Amino acid sequence: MQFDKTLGKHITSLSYLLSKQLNKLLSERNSGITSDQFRLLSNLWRKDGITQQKLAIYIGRDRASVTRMITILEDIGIVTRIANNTDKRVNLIYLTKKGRELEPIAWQCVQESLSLVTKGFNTEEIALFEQLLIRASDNLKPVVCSTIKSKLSK
Amino acid sequence: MQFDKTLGKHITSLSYLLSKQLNKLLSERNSGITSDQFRLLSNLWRKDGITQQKLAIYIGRDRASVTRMITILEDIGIVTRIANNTDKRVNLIYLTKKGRELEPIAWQCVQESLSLVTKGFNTEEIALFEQLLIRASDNLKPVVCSTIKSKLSK
DNA sequence: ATATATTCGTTGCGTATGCAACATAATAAT
DNA sequence: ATTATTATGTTGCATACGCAACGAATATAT
Repeated sequence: MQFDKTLGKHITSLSYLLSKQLNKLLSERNSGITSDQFRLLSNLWRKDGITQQKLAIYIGRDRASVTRMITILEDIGIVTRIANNTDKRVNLIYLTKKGRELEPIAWQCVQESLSLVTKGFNTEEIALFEQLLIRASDNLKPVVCSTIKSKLSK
Repeated sequence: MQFDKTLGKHITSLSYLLSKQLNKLLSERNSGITSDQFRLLSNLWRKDGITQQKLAIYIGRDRASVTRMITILEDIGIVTRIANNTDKRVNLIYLTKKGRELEPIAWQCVQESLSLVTKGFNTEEIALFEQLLIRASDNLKPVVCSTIKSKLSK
């Protein structure tokens, strides 16, 4: 059996190459952020002032990961942790000026990377590809996320 | 703009969920290995006694990553580094008995994970999905790997 | 033959991630 | 009201990865 010829290999490779390509662009344009940090920030650009727990759910990682990412982003002056009076357990995460200014540059890198991915694809192929990816993800979500749920409620 | 609605998000999510699902199975069946280690081992099961450099190319990671993974796999008794007389720079990596015995268990986990991914897909859809993934990867490979090449030959 | 370049594996530093264990705070149960 | 449960963020330990720098070994150039 050869893993090279499985669907799993192709999925893994594509995702890996995409993040590497995006990291390359983000670095070349001196954005100062990584592709993973982009994933987190994209939620804050839409709406900031949210808790780390919510961010964790949005990006599909655990709270510990968000803690560490926010610490880094805070150190480089992109976000700030603001304590909350009504619920003293949580931090609300806000973008700084610098963090807000990053949005167009980062999005430009993402758009270019995605254009490269779909080079030579026609509109229907892109739509089809997207549907197949979503269906595949939806097949996995219940199984993988059941673990998370049971853990949260344990 | 919302990253959630981009192709990039769907690619990243699927790959992430797949590796998480595979890790879950590999752990439940007490394989003792991770999905990343599987990726490396799948090459050795096909043919062992190869150099770390070759393994790095096969799995698409750098030499440093392979060094670290092999160290771990050696510690848990799955592979061994054997010095080479004809070229004293290299280590040849061989599977141990334990490493060889792992193959069927690990493959079973991979097959089950992949079945789950394509649940509800007909044969044509699977083939199409595979083709789209390959085309997308092929779009990125030259760009991403050119960096590696120029770095290797620097 | 000797100097230069290249290859291979390793290590340091930084980032990303999971899981488990904790402390603190808020909520539910009694 | 007090106790038990749950939620939130943090930290420790383990794995994975890139890049850069390094030493040792090999190959190439002159």
